[in-house]
Amino acid sequence: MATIEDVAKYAGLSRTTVSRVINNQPYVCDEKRERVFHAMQELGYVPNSSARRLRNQKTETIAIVLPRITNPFYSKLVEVMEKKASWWGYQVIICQTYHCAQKELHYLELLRKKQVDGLVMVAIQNEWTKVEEYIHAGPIVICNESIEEANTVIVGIDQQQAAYDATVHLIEQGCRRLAFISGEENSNLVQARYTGYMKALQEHHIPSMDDPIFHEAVDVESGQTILGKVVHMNNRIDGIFAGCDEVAAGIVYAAMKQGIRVPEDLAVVGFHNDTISRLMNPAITTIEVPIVEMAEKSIEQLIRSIEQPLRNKRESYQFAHTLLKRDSTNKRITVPM
Amino acid sequence: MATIEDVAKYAGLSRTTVSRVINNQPYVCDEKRERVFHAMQELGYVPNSSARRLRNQKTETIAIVLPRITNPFYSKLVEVMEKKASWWGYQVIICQTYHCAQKELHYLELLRKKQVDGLVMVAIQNEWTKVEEYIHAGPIVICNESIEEANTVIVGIDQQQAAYDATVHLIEQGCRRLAFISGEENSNLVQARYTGYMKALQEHHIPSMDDPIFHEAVDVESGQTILGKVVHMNNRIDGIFAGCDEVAAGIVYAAMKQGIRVPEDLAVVGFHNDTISRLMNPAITTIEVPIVEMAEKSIEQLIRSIEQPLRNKRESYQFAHTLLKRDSTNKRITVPM
DNA sequence: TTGTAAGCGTTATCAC
DNA sequence: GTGATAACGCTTACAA
Repeated sequence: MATIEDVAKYAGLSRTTVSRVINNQPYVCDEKRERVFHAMQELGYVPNSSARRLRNQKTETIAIVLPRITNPFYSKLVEVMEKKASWWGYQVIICQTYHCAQKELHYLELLRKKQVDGLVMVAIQNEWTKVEEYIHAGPIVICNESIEEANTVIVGIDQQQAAYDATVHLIEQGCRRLAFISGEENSNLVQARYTGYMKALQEHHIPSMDDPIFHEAVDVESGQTILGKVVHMNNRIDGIFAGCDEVAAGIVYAAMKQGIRVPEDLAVVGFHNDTISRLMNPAITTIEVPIVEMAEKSIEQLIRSIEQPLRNKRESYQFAHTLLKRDSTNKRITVPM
Repeated sequence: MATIEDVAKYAGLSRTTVSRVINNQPYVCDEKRERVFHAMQELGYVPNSSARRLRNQKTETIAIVLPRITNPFYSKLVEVMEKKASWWGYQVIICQTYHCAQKELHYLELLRKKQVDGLVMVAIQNEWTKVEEYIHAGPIVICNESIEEANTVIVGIDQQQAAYDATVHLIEQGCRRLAFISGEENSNLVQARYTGYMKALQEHHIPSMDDPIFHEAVDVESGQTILGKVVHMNNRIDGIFAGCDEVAAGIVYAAMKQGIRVPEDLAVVGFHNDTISRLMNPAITTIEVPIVEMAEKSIEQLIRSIEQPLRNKRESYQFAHTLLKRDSTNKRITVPM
């Protein structure tokens, strides 16, 4: 591989001049500039990224930390984030934690190793205090999580309100024996939603059918499994708030298989408005989240923090969600074919 | 940020000794090793990745080039690849081309800039000859594409055979007016499948209903759109081979909406066995692809090529696919509730 | 066993 | 305008 030195020699000039041309700085006469271009062409020269990173103390790379990329919600966030980051000239490293705190810390180390200039956390596995320690190693943006005490940029929606809205909707549809189904019992995200859910229940004087088994649901399969358990409970549940559309879809699918009618016997609300919620039959009522806006804002703010490091100040961007009412909760009207 | 120099000074030792401890090499007595550990602890030292990369001429990073991460097939591939790569201590950069050849070249440059040690291409947008030029800058593994002339590692299934199997199945179910629907008309992948599709048609003396509009289908929406067009064609199509399950799902969904019965009026086969194909009602017949095996093999081979650079030799790993027969093609039996 | 010093490929500073 | 030269932080001959 040709180095800047080789180019300089070939062109009969100094490394400095070549460097100036590469970074198209002024103070190089046209003739020499041309000679440099020619030499670069001839030698097939490409600036070495590692050397640049070392010299400039900048990697132009960011990391996105998330549970698993196959969850459509995360994958959509990543799609938009990568696009945006790429537009700004940044590479994106993807970091799957599989909900493992240890793995998350491993990826956070990227910041201390200076392997990335900053990172976005979509979901958080560790105590915030643990994560916070990394913030002095580089900017961290939190996307879609609710950490009250985080002194950093935090982008998301009002999770509590969203869960409240969904739950009230279930109640208005006539549901009286509700269940709250989610992943990651102790995450802040789930806590916030649970608070909203309970608030709705209390306001309507409805007891919760909540149960520990309902806290491990992260995909279609777990949705199916949970429906199996729900069926065997004494007090037949008639309304479910699910933490994501995959789980909701699994529930609806399994319900139909078992002859449990949705929404007549069981109404279901999901979260995120993933494609699947729209395509299921019946279509699943869900909370629409402004993914594109959230993703873009996250990247925008992360890059701003990278390029002009200043504060460690909380900065919160909250976007609006929407309850999309579909057939999986529509007890009033017969589902049209 | 503390450097190795700082640690050395603090411990009253040389950079060399510290380096030895960091890379746990021999020839450091326990006492000094301990002193180094202590100093590192005390100063919160973390080795600088950029410096290491420059010195070692190695990045321990790979790139995955694909169209869009939101396609569940790609996202599943990436999930497994990242997991495997991470296990080997490699970071993964994700590169979305959006089917744009220019963007692909931009990402291939990562190899020449030495920003990654190697890359996996899932789908290819440029002429192979164009891509081939990058191969001397670092190893490239091709996953799920069929490039006959590629002298590199290539992992996949027999696309032609898979399309053939799917088409024969449609014909056996009684379909006589078939259509082939795919993205990327001129990709090698689509060409291979089309060959298999046509082979099945010819063997059964059936003319193709093929049409140019059927070559832009990459997601659910395009599937829906295409169904709209199919409906208005003179010669009513009764069987569709779709290049991926998203498109198939869009078609099935739109068909049901319009009162076209699947499979009675229109049978549909998809590709990849994505979750959605299983959850749709009717469930969609599809080609199951051994994603995990393909992804793992790709990473395995890429890392092998990185760690012991040798040949530019073609090396092909072909896995078995399976036709999963489901209700979207089951014309014989009434769909059970 | 330990340390000295060279060098990985850049870019910024400063002198000419 | 142009070019030495000194870093950036690390590893590895080679010496001691």
